[in-house]
Amino acid sequence: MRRTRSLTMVDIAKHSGVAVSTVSYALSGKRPVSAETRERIQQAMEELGFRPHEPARALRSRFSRAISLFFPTARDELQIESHIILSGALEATSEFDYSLLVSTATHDPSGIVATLETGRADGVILMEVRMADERVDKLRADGHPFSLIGRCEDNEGISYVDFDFEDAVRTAVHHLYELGHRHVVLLNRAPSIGGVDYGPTVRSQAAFQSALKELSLAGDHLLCGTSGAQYIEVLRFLERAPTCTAAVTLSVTYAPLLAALRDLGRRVPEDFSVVAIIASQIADLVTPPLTTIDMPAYEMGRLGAEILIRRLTDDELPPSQLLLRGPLQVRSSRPPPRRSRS
Amino acid sequence: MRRTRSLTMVDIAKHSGVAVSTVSYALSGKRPVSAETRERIQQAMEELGFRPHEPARALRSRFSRAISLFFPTARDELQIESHIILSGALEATSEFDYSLLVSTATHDPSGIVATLETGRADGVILMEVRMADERVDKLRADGHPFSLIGRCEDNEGISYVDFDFEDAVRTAVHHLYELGHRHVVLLNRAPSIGGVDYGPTVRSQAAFQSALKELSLAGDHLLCGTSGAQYIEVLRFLERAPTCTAAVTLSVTYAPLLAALRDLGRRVPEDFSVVAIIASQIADLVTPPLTTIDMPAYEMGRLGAEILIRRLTDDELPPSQLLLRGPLQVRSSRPPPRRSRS
DNA sequence: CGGCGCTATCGAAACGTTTCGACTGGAACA
DNA sequence: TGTTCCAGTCGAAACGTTTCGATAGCGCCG
Repeated sequence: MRRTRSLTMVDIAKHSGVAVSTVSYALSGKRPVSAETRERIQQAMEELGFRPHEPARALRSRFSRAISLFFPTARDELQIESHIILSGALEATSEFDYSLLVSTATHDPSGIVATLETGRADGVILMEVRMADERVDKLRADGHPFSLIGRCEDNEGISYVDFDFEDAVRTAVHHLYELGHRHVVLLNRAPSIGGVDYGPTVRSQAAFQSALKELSLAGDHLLCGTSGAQYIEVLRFLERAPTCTAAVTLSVTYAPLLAALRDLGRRVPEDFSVVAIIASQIADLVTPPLTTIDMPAYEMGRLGAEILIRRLTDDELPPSQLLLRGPLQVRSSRPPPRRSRS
Repeated sequence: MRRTRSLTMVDIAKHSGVAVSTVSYALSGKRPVSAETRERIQQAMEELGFRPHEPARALRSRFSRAISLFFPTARDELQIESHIILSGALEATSEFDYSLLVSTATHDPSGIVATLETGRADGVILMEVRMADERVDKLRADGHPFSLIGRCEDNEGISYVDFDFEDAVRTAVHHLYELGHRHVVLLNRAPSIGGVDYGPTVRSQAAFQSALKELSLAGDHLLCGTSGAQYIEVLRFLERAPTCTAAVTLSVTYAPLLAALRDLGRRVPEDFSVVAIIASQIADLVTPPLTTIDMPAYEMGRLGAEILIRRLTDDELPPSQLLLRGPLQVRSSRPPPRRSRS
């Protein structure tokens, strides 16, 4: 079966009595082809079941019509948001009739540049972007097309989609303040994810500190992985800080928190309130239903791919910079328990 | 910058004073090249920063060195296992120095065949396989290389990696039986995922029924999505069946169950035991810690890609059929509460 | 010392597209 | 009636590899 030489445009051309170039033009529309001829060609293609050979196209035209998403892969720690972003990117990519290549993200830029320079992809999407990111510097310096899920400190000329973590944290803290909480903890992602300079971590912390100051609140900041052991740390903290009645959690850091609270016999939301900054698809799985600020991960993936592809197809297009916000959905946050103030 | 004509083997050949074909052979090793010449070529390549052009390679050699994973995409319902599987496949793919293309899974086979016939990928991985799956039939009929995450009814000549859901369900039910439970419910995935004929669903149900019979247990079978509304159904069931003290859950169906139990004031595990058949990465996020049977999703993805690529590189290799089992990890399952038997 | 079999190399022909320049025949214009 | 223009088509030259057949040089055997 498979060893039958596959059909080429030459076959289609012969079968419909035109030149190969005419077949090509009929397919691409880059030059006019009479309705009658196009019809004949189309019919021949369907009859014979022709599919243009992609590598040949790519070789000649210098465009692969593919983009590559550099994906942070980790065997054990689940980066759920990244996965949802990937789904979104996949949707957009296939809508634009592009292919999506997924590559393993590395810290250094050489693999990324290789993907571009070998002609495997026309552009790349980067995730887990740091405030200062050498991958970005390199791509920018070389003039390669790319877009970011996330953003750097300096985003001059760069296309990105990011979630406004600063706004989210501010909103969360204000919400808790208004409920009456006076001591709040921020569970931020550990540097094992994205590194020390990881944008969301840095920005969340800054926004947290400034909100505390503004509202004259007591607050603590915990860096927190999701591995089982990490929950001990949270537990210790809660024991040490009995006045702390609420938390803002980023991504899946809600998990060790809920585990620790349960082991301390503190109920959510009666004894402790949580605002989780997290994608809705994950929040839906959590019991009790948490108050959340929805991080629209799917949309971010969609847009990240879209703004990249648009720029690929239109040289003139200026970079898009999108900063998304998520709604606060109040579910199980409550005023703090009345304490015996004696 | 980017408009500088990129380097080709011709440049390398000139620069090191050999023929283009020699450069190619030095790179591929398909014919002997003297150590000295190879050295010179290598040096030239590094000096100039040469990267072979992938589409050209693919065009001439008829191999893209890419595989495509057909990924079931859904905006709202999170198919977490699929994502973990993808990660695993990515790891294996990059280890073998292949590229991973991700495409949106469709019910009909034409898109899959297109990916192969346009030369974008050398083989494909299919997920969410049904007992009778027309995609599989088509690929097999056409003699295309592929592997399955999952399996069909008839797997003659097919490479697959599957999880042994039958064993897992049997193990789970026996575990609960031994703890003393006498009425158990199986929360199976709704047909919105994978369709009516979805392998894991069908096999789990069959194994459940046979375990019930074997142990003379009362049992119920619920098809259960993860959307918020679905939890009502679970709640209704629990109210209707007060003697039911334990559940076996597949994938994320634990979520509506935990929510319903909480709203009924029934504690896990004191009042109700759960055995979740689920990937450990997800189980780690759940409070209370559930007794699980670990579905090794990452490993499945790894192996699925590996057995496909191995067959691609070695025509003689017979298909691999792997059926994985997961360990039972007892965490929060308990004997049923003593009921007033009056 | 003629011939054989290696190893290492070369040149040229693919692979299946896209794209460029050139060429038609007829419509539109003066 | 001649010129200009345009839609539609053709042929051929790329694109950057891989691969095939040929050959040069060399050691070795008989």
